[in-house]
Amino acid sequence: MAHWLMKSEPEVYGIAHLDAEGTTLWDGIRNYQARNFMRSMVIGDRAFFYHSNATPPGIVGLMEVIETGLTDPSQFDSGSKYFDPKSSAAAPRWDCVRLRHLRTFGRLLSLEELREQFDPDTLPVVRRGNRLSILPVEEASALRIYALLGETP
DNA sequence: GCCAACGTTGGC
DNA sequence: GCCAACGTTGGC
Repeated sequence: MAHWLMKSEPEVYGIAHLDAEGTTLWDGIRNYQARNFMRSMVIGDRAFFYHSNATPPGIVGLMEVIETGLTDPSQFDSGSKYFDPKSSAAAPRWDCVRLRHLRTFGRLLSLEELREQFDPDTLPVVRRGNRLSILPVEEASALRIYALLGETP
């Protein structure tokens, strides 16, 4: 069981939305590196929900991967901002996973605090200028994140 | 294949 | 609003 970190802007889709819905399709990923991370996800993996473009930005909750290898439907939707004219049903470029809400943490673990605790080699999200919306989290780092939050893994 | 221009993400 | 980082695009 691996850990990941997945970013979303709270005003667009935050942990409260996921909590209300229970599960969600993590669609709209249009970066090959992030897509490839999603492709390596396995059912049962966990992902920290990270609020980006927030004040302050940080980790707010925990999700579980419940379905993998799904085709991202928004790539075919000409009305969507995620429409990709180079994509076809025969050769889709983008896929996604389904996630389930596991926990909303009692507090936000801010990027500032993460920067105090980790360097970019052990937790890439703290790297200045980092833009990747999906990142792997090493097991040791994941355990430390739980500990900092006073949560049980 | 190189590389400059451009676009996007996201912190501050 | 600015800027760092960096992926993508297109001319050559």
